[in-house]
Amino acid sequence: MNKSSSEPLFAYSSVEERTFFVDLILPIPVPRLFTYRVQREMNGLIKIGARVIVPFGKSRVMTAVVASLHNQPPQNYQARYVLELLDEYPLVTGYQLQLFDWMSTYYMCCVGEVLNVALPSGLKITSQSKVQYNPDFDYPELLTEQEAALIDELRKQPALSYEEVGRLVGEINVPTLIKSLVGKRAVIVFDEVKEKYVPKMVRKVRLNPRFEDPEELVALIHRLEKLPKQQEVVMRYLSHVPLQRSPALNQIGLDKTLLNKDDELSSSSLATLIKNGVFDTFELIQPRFSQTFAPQGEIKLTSAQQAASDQVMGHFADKDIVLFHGITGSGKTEVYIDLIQKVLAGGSQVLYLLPEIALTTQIVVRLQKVFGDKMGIYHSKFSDNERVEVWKGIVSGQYQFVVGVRSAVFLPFDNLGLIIVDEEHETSYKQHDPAPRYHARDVAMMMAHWQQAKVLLGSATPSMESYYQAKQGRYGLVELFQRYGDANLPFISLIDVKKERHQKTMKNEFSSVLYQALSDNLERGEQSILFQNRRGYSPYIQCEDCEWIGQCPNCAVSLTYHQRAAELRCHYCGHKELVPKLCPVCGSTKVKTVGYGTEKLEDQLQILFPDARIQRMDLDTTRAKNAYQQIIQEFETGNVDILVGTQMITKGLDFGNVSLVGIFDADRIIHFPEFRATERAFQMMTQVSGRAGRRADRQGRVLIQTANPTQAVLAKIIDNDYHALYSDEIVERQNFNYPPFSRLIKLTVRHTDQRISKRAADKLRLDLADKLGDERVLGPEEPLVERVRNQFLFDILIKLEREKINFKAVKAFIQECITNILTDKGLRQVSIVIDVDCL
DNA sequence: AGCACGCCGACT
DNA sequence: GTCGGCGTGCTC
Repeated sequence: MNKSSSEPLFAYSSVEERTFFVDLILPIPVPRLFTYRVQREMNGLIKIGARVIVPFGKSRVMTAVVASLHNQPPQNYQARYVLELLDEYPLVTGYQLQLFDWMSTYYMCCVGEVLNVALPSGLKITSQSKVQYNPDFDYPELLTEQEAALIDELRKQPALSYEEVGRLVGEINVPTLIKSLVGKRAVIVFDEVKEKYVPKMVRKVRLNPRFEDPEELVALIHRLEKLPKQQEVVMRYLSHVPLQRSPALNQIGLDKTLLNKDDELSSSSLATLIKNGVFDTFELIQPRFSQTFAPQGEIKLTSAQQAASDQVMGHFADKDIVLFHGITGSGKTEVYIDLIQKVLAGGSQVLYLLPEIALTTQIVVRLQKVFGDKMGIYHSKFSDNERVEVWKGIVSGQYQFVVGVRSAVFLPFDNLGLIIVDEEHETSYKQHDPAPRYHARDVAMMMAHWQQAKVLLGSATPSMESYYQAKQGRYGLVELFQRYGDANLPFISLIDVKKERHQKTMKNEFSSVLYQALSDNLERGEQSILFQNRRGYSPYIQCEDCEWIGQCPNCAVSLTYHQRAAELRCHYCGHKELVPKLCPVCGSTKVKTVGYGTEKLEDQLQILFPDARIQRMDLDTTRAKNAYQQIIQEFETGNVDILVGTQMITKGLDFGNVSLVGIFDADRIIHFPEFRATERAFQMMTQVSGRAGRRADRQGRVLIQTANPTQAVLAKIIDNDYHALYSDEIVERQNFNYPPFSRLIKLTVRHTDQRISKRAADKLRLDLADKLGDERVLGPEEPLVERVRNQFLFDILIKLEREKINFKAVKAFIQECITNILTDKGLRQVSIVIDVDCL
């Protein structure tokens, strides 16, 4: 039966007949590669970086990427065969493989985990098991009633997936049922492997080629004289495709939808014409970004921008990385465009990274105007197929330039000349949740280094890390302090809410000053933005009689009250519950909301300014696919007077008519319990302030509500004095040995039993401190929220000075300590999350 | 990760 | 007596 096993052994000894093996990266969190055999007929075809399909374990089929080819059979086991080769040409470049490898060591995770986030899921493969009736089956008496019914159904159909079987038999255990049937040899199970990526097709029509002859065409039109509807369809086609001028245009044809768009009559006429052979139909793969933008002319740089661009180029002569510090509104984008054009003209590729939220906005439109459809966009709100198209477009050379989010650092560039990391300080560049917990800025630098590309970091408020490197001379530094078109910097003032509360001049959360400013703005028909970095109605509800507070059953946080949805929600695990009418503890009716979020502000505003058009923008209002852009557009067109929002309103929005920005709860931002709090506060408030007065004709106003106007950061924010912030903050960092003077690695121990969690964390700390020393290992400490999804957490922070440390050895040691915990009988069920360079 | 194997409780 | 819970270990 098995042909290969009956082949004589000596057949293999003939000259070049070596059996090849491949080492594969599988998209699973197992810290090693897997060796497979390659069928002889695949020998010359399989290449490093190509995808293959392989059997894995007892019942799985997976896509993997070839990491290496060799001919050393494994020592202790029999390698299995590669089932299929998916790519004739490598889909993953050598640089990417190098990157995967580097990331897995640097961020202490498995290559498989890296592969998992690197590859858009459209390039992975789903294997679906299908069930088929076994035609040789002849013992129906063995079957239960239910099985017999299913077999009857299966006889009528070619093959069913598990889900389809499930639908047929109802809510029962499908795998068990099928297993039983397989045992009785009534059915056969097989795997159908299919690519998830489906190219988008357009249905097109064109005239039958014989009508490309003008005489035939004229004759046709005459013939249709008595069939006016059909004639009209032909005429409409000709108006879109002027055959008279060039018969060749017929080959390109016309979208079918364009011919029968408005009425059913024309579509039935078209159908007749197709049936009679007047029109031919055909299908074409449509590139997804084909809005054929004609690149629109040159952009004009101001002299300051031109100077900045020249300085950047100058630094690139001897520095690989340049930090571009340009205040908000200084027009950094134009400088980027100038540089991108230069690099593209030199024949190299360019990657432009933006934080998630900033990417949906005007910047992309602006870039698209300049670069047209030569520019790829890589964004998580795009469908997977679109991501695959960008990936393939880079491999094929269609895209030389891509704008993208964090994960765009994984794209298969092989000739990068420049990577721009815009809003370099943004924390969303750091991936938090699934491993690899990478920082896209740092990964980009690594990639650039290998490809000898330059990196440009841009920010109005650079991270301490980057600015320090620049000051040390490791990065080039270019600073631009002039606002574009001479727009004035906004005038920032502080409002003492403590005083106002005392004087009883507050209207709910609004100080009289802010209230007055808002109402003036409304009168003038100018727009305002209000910033409160907290969504929901209020952060918690409390019983006034017994002080009970609504808590999440799974996490150690209070539940946020969402009035619109009339429910309490946990912002950590997503738990939802109804709002209790009475206090669940004492039965009191005095359950009150405490504190305020965007939803409450929106509410209060509506009461204070009944005629104002108010829009809220936060996670809750932007969940739907295009909601974000819709809100922005509404605001841009002036259909909204006041925009209330969280973080997301701070990013790169550029509105001409905003002359007032109000910031709530500055104190909570400043006193966030974290060593970066001051830096964050400065960045956040400066960023929002930048939304005000982006025009030359008037100065914008920013009002910050605080209970303590004397706080040092506030003065720096008012003066827009980044340098003062830097020089004060860097001293703090040095004193307490925080980044950029050290590197941090955070280990989080998790378990459902708090005692086990604590024991594991204590032991881990002890093991680590044994070699690293007490001063380098901090904790274990309960994080701010010590319980999430019913798991108890403990953090251990490892602080490593930058000089004289062998990081590789230290990481190996940390890994060893973790393995040590995970092999301990009593503690092995804990999970330990490693976060290198945690923020 | 996912899946099979294996060893203990509450049900027909 | 079985079904099914999830602890443990392995996957080339």
